[in-house]
Amino acid sequence: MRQVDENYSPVQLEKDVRAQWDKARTYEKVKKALESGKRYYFVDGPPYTTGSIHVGTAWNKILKDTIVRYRRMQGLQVRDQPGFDMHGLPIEVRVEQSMGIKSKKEIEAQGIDKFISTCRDYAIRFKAKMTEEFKMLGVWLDWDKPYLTVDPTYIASVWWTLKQAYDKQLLTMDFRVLPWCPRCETALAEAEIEYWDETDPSIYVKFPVEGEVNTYLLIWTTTPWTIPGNLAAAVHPDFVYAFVRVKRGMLEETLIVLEEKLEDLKKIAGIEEMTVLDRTKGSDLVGVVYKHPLTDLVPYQGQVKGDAAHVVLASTTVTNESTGIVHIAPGHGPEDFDLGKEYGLEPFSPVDETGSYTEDAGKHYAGKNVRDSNTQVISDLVERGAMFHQANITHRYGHCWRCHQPIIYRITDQWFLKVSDIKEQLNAANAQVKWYPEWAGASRERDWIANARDWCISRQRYWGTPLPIWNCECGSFRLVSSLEELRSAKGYVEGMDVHRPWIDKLTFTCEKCGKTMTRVPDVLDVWFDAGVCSWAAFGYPASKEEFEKWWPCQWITEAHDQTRGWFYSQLVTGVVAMGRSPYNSVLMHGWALTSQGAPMSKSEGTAIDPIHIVNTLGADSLRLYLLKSNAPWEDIPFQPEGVKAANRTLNILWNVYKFATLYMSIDKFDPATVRLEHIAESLRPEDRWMLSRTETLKKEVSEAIESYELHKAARAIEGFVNEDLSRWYVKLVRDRLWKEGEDRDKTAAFKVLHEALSTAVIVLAPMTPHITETMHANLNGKPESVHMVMWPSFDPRWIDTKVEEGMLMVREISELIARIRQDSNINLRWPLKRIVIKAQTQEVADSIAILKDAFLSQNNIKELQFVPMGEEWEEMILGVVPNPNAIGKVYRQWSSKIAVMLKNRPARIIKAGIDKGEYSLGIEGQLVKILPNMVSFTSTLPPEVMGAQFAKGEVYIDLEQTPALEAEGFSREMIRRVQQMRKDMKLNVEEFVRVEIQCSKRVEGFLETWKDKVARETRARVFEVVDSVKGDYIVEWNVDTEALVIGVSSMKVKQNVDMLTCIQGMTPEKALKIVEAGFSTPDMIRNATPEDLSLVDGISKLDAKRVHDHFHPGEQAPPAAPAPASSPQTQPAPQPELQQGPAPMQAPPPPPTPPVQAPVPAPSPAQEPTPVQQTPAPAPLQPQEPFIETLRRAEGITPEVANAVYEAGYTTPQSLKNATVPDLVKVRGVSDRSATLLIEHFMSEPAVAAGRPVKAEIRSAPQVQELEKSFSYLVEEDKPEASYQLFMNSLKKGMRGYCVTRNYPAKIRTKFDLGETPVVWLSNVGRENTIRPKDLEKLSLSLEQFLSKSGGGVVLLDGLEYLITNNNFITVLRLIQSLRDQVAINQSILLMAVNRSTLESHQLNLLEREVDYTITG
RNA sequence: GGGCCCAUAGCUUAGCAUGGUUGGAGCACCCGGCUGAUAACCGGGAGGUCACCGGUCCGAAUCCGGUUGGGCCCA
Repeated sequence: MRQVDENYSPVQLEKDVRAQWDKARTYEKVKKALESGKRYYFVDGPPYTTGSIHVGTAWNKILKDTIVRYRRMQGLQVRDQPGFDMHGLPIEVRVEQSMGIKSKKEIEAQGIDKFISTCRDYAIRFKAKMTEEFKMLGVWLDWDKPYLTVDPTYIASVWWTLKQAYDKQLLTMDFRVLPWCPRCETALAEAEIEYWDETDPSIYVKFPVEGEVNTYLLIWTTTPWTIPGNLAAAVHPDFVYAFVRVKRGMLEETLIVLEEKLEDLKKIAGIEEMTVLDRTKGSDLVGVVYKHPLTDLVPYQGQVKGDAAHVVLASTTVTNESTGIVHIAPGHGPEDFDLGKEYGLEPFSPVDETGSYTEDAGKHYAGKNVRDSNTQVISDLVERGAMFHQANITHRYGHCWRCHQPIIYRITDQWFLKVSDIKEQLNAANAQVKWYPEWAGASRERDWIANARDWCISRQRYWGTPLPIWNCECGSFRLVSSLEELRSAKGYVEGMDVHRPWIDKLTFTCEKCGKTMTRVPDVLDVWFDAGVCSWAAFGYPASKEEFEKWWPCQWITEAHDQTRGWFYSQLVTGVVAMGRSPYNSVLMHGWALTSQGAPMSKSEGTAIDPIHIVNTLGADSLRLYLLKSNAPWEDIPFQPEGVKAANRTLNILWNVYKFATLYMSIDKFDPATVRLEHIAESLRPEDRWMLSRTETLKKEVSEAIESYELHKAARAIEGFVNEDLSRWYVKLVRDRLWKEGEDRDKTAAFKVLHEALSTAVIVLAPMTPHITETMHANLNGKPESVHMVMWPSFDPRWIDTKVEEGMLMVREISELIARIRQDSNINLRWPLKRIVIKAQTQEVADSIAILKDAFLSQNNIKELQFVPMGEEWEEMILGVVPNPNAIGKVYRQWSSKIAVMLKNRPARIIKAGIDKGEYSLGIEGQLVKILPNMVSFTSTLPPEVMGAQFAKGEVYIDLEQTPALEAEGFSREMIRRVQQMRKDMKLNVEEFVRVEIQCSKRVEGFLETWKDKVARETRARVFEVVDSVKGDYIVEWNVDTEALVIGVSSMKVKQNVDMLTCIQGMTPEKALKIVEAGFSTPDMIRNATPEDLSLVDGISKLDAKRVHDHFHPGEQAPPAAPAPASSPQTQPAPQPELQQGPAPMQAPPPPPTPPVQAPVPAPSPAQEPTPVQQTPAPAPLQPQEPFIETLRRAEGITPEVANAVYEAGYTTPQSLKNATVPDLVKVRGVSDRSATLLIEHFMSEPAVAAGRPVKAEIRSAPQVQELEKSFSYLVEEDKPEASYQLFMNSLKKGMRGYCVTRNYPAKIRTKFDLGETPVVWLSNVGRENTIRPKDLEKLSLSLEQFLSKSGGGVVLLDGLEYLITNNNFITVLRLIQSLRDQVAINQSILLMAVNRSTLESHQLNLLEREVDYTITG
């Protein structure tokens, strides 16, 4: 096992893992290993190949990948072929745009072949792009062999399916009224229509009734352009209609209208007077004849024949909306068409493919676009006095899913799949499918099927599966169902592309009449393509073997919009061709919405790019976030913050792993050699707890995944890693792992830790495949990949509910103790005397008692006691409170004396008496009986004891400090200080040190008992109390009122041992012996003679010779006389084999940067015999205070922050004066606030060094030198320098300026010579002229004030990212919009500096959109 | 307008099938602590009319009815 030094860097890690997978062909190996496993057919719903993937597509594939990986770990042989949907209108539209084509005519003019080739190229290009993106998510599908809907074998399967439908009389050609896109010039299926609000005319038209005077049917429509096609009117036979006399101004007329809507109509149309003349049922109106109002413009209306023409008809589809009388245009509405058919009306449809009126509509309208003609029709109606009322209405209207144009309805001949004939079979098939969640199938899909209409599968387009239908003048059809059959066509060329236009040239000879049959030029609806993939992927039935092996499919998953899409199309084709559903189970997942809960949209800039996330936080974080954040079937409002949180969880897992491998690798722990069963008796209760939790985890995760509750699985793992492993178990075992040498107790801890960690890794592997792969490789290494590990089944033998319950209470009580410690100001290093627990039940006490040792050590408490069941804690201080009323009543004059006596006697004794019934005391020779009603008792905690309650009892914590406890606490404080110093010195964990301490007699006394322990814990080989401290690194500490000086020196043992163990035969033990015998520097070892070395205990002559020869290769004999040990001239050049070793000879550890230079006398060089000593030579006579101290004294700066800043290289006041807030925030541990405070602190100090900064720093002249008034500019640069220069340029021209900055204002002012220009500081430090970043209102107000003053000026807004992190982005954007507008009005200039790397790309896009110019600095 | 789903702290959410002490977490915020896992961790604080209205019940975040808002699907 390798020790892990690196931090979790997901992007690099994931790249490496994927490269390793590629190199080792891991995916192929996993599949190979499962070849004999039970088959599991998974079908990938093919994404459409246009554009890049978005978060929703990513989520979809992540769900698939997670389940597929899980199934593989269960030993299943999974078929995982991905697919791509590559035909269809979306690509045609894109290609039209790229070729500058606007209509079908132009496509044909340029050549269909060219168009199709371009479509194919486009689809293939995006297939490749999307494949790469899916791979970056870590998705393992069979990317080398995807199924493509454009492959000839796939197309042939589609044809075969159509033939099945044809043979079953489910495929027909028919005239019908259909949704039609005038732009794309094709019919649309229901599934291809998108609805949104559109404002249309809402008109009430009067149809004059024949044979009556001034009497009209009042019809209502929102599509005036359909009036020229009107052939009838319809009423509901059961509704009640009124003949009503209506007066408006001078006009009086009689209308026929739905009675219940009269009042509404009165309001809407401004009717003054209304008299109902008669009422009648709709059925009585049937047969009423009216006169078409546009007969003079539309000749057809004068010629139309038939009994039903211009007649009122009855229809139950009429609703009680509006007037209750519907105008019927059989060529323009599906219901109209049906009604017309019923009554024998011609389906008059005077509209062509492009949505223009034909000659049939009359010269007046011919050639005009119908939707554009609405106003024309309206004015024509008005002119003819047929308009009763007109208004507008906003309602949901259908649009073409691709080009977003409003659709129209028109009549065409199309091919249909007669779904309405097989609804029952569909429902039956659907009932066999297992849906997750259950309601997705039982309600949603079922409802959709119930409302299904016949499916129009033909499209009058080019890029699609060609309809395999040839027809003949004689009316006969031929359906081709295979490539083989196509070969017999006239004109067939072997290997030809079977798409249009090439296939259009093929002909057959009609078997009936012998004439030539030509192909129906339509192509197929793309939804049909996708619907057959479960067998078309195999090329079935041309090749049958694979199909028979796998079909039907076990599981699919797609988003809820596929209810009408792929879930449905598969069901239909499955029932038609196979008589059943192609899939057995479905997981319906949700959509990834914006954080505001709206669908993401690329055009609105709200789409989030998953690849960007993969490249910043990593695919694993994205995967974990998407899987854990919600149930799969619910929508996810995507929060970038959430991905960061997931990243943090993985980081914690990584840290546990780092921790575990650190100790395991040092001890060369090999998990494979230790079996849990064999160490059972060495397990501590906490180990059993951890194992129990581990088994429970396996169980929970398996159950959750089985029911596709992936969020529950992910959360269970997250909780396990965070709570149980990281926050608790690691804490519990840390001390045990730190022991040296063989130790059963340590081995047990290693094994359990390894078991828990490995289990977490394994169960997490399907969700986050990269990090788990890396960790598994190091933790176990076998099998080769974590994705080959068999999914663990849980072992109930290790589940111990009692210890789990006990641990829950131990943790609860530990939190109480931590709180009491905090309140009492006693940190964990100081031991407490004891804790007393009063448990509610014996079981509670017992389960805590099991964990006694862990509990006490964890809380640093010496003793645990339990209060016996049913008793009070005996040390509670009982108090007696006399009841003067009761006593006085009986004993009158004695009562006050009695009270005093009661208070002075031991309460315990009084209570014992009272408990028995009475207590007697003697007073003036009399025996006085005290009865229960005369006293009450109080119970208080002893001094120095704190009490608290937990769920199942109470605890009492004794805080009394004794000298022994103090000594121990002090020693712990000392350990911690030395450890801190070791860390500051960046010493290796295993390195030995020498420690010297200067302290008071009292502390020296403490150390007598604890010296060994402190030395052991800090790996001090020498530990001495001295009068004057020496060392590599010396620090003065204040601990609990005691001052002590500690000096630490590295023994460099580790370095030397490492160097020696490179030599053959040198074990670490032998090497250590040599070093400890006094050969304590590299030079001394190099220059030692074999004789010297062989004197060391345990070193043989051979060993000695090897060591010597190692450093003196090629020499026959050792030199006669050793050179002076430390002479630099004798140092040999590094030898080649040394350089190959694990860097033992490389540069010694960097000299520690002493945070504190202790106030000890400077040692003279002569007293420093070894080069080990590295205390910097102190020079000045009047020693200046070290800068670190100055740093630490800065207001509001913690020592940690000071240290961090110092170590980051800010070692002089000047360096801090030059620093900016963003600079400092980069330093680890420095918050925004600390950075601001530091800068402020040092700006206010007088300048020390010369050199006023620094105009030369301004580099890279911006592209735009002249800023124009009334314009807004966004300057994108890493550091806001170009923006300041532009700002100054404007100032020089005499403009007034206003600067908002995140930098310290005084600094900005001097740096850029701003003079009197007001500078506002964006800061949370409340000072004059500061605005808090959250206070956008104040900022906006002050800027408004400035801008509104006469003449305006130039505003520099630097620190946009700071505002954005502190506020909702949209709010900041609004502010910017308003500023931009004001700038435009006031002839001012707005300059905004922004660092690209700090913003999300869509945020930047939105910002760029708001300004007039973007300048790249 | 109809079907399905959803609504709990500033944000993300647990609890809801089986109603019952003060509705849990995480993130963010503020205060404090820890320091050989340390860009980690721990403790504390503040923050909730459980969307709204009504009903059932001794008792409703939870059950029932309605309203509003959001998502998907349809008309």
